[in-house]
Amino acid sequence: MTVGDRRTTLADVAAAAGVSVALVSIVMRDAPGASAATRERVLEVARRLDYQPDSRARLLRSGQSRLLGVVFGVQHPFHDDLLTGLYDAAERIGYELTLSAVTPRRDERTAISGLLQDRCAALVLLGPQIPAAELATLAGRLPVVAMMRAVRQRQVDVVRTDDARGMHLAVDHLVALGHRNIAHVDGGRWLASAERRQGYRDAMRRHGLEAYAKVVNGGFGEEDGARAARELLDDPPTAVTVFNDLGSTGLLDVLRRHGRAVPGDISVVGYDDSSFSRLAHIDLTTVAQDIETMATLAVARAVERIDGTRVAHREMVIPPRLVVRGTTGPAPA
Amino acid sequence: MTVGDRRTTLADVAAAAGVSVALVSIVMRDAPGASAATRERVLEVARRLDYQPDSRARLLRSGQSRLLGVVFGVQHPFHDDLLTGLYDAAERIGYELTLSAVTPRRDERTAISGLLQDRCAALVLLGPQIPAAELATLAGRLPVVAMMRAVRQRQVDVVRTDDARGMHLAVDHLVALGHRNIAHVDGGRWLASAERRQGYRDAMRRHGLEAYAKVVNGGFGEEDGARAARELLDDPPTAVTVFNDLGSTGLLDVLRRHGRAVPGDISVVGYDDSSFSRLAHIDLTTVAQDIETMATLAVARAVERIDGTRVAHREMVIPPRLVVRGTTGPAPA
DNA sequence: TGCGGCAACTAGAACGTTCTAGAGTCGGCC
DNA sequence: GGCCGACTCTAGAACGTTCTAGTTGCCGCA
Repeated sequence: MTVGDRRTTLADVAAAAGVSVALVSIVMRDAPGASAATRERVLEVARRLDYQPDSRARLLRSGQSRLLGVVFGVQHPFHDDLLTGLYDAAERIGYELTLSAVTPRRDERTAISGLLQDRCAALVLLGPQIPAAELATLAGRLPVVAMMRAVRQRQVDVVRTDDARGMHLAVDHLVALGHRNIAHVDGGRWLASAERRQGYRDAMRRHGLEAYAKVVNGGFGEEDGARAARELLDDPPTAVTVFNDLGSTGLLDVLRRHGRAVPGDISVVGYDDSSFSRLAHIDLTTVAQDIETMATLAVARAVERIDGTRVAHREMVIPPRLVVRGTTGPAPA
Repeated sequence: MTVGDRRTTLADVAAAAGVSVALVSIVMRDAPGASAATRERVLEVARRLDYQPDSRARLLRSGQSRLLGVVFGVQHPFHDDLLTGLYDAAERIGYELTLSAVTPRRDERTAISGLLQDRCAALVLLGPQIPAAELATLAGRLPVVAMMRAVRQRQVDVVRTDDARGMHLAVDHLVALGHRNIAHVDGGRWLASAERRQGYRDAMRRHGLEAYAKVVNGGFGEEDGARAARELLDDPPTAVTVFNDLGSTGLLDVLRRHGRAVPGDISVVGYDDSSFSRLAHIDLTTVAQDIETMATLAVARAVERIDGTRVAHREMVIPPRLVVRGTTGPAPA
């Protein structure tokens, strides 16, 4: 009740149960070395005193912390889904997660340094923006897994989506619907932009449509998509693939305001399967990353590194899948 | 480089600098008791050895952890915004934040228990769903601040939005546009639902429109809004206030699919100012909670409790504001 | 000369765990 | 009867900090 009153410790439980501190520790950890009878009794006392282990002391002593640090971005709805997957994977394997967020006013370096002080055993970074060299240095200190970003340095493990393949899926889908004049709005200087753009180009070539290939400058945000849409309206294609869902919504809005029917006149494919893309209102056909698999692999990889079997660097590239919704349809005759 | 190599500790720095561990500690904490010269020298060595303080050991020893535990929900885009504000507020006041997420498969109790083990000094819960009695018990162990939820128990501090007032703003806005036949789609069993519903009723009465007051069963999700819309189409009002933004989008979609123009035929007001409500495509008029103020107050309150001045229980109710966008317009003639 | 006081520094005990090493106790087997 | 092994349990040292209570050395002042 009083704010100042100390928390109950192993020593308190030990005293109340009339045994040694070490024994209580054994019982709490579910380690061998205690009789069933005492085990029962100690647990009872612990429950009565409302004992909660002190993870700081625990980790401090036992050296290896079963603790994974995760850096995520608050403005990324997609990261929330990933967190869910990471929690699942970590729990299955007996690890804890500790989170550190990147916000508009809290940068990645700050987020990472917080985790370092918490002495987590490894870092999982969601779409890190810091230079690859910096990632490499970091990886010299503890295992680092980068998600959704390609990193060449061999110290850093990578789990990401096969973005080229994602664009192939999108283009294949559109071609199957009879489209030939398919444009692409790219992500500008954003990280995965180059690979998606290249994937689009390859896909077009594979279908013998390089003559129609057309890339418009875009970006990360909704307004970037809107700008690209205005540019496209001069000589509109029958279909557009967009760097991400956010850009797609901007594009969709401008198209519709200019009287173009979607998908009647123009079909649109986004990227990410963001939660809002599922809204009935937007109902966007989009490329979905396999969140569950990615999360599982990232955690597994981090743990392998922690366990110290000197594993080879590996980049894990996960195939995405296409989610067909209401913004794509047959090409106009 | 090798995975197993220990991290550098105070002792390492002390040895390298030729001083005692205690002195290095003093320097690192920026505490008085070291000459400028040694201070400089020690810092230099620390930097060279890439020393990072071990927050676990630090907190373990110094008892009071300047650490606030925050429980948030991943499926709530609104919580992300709040996190941003909380980080800002905590940093201003010299506290750290440690996050624990509630996911579809990780419940609130698990999230909270994780934070308890981390021995944070206080808990900030975003829209907690657990029973009030449980919150009260928890508050017996450490300061607890509940956000966006009314709690009667006096041990628990509360920071929330004046939801009744939010509904007044919405109704006032619609009435000023000439609407009289204004319906409300509520949040079903969701927490803040009752207060918003009551706020709507009061506002209607205040305008002498109780004859038009009509509450339709809704819920938290998009499909709940869609269902409510279908129900409303039998005898459509000229305006609707909805429990939250998600429900609004479902409602909007059904209305438009049935050929109703928004805001031409029907105006719609949401609640939350979710990030997607700002999308040009949705462009929803909505009630925005004052995130920055709420975050600042929550952190301040937690710290007051920690600092132990036995403060009186206080419920802080923050006025929201109306964000007028494109889904509201003059009532049809 | 002696002493008080201050600034700079240090030794060693905490904090709450886990872990290693060993001390009892008991039953069984030669 | 003595010894071994298995099973319980315990004492005490870690872990990397912070904090308390010093110990120096030096200056100024009576």
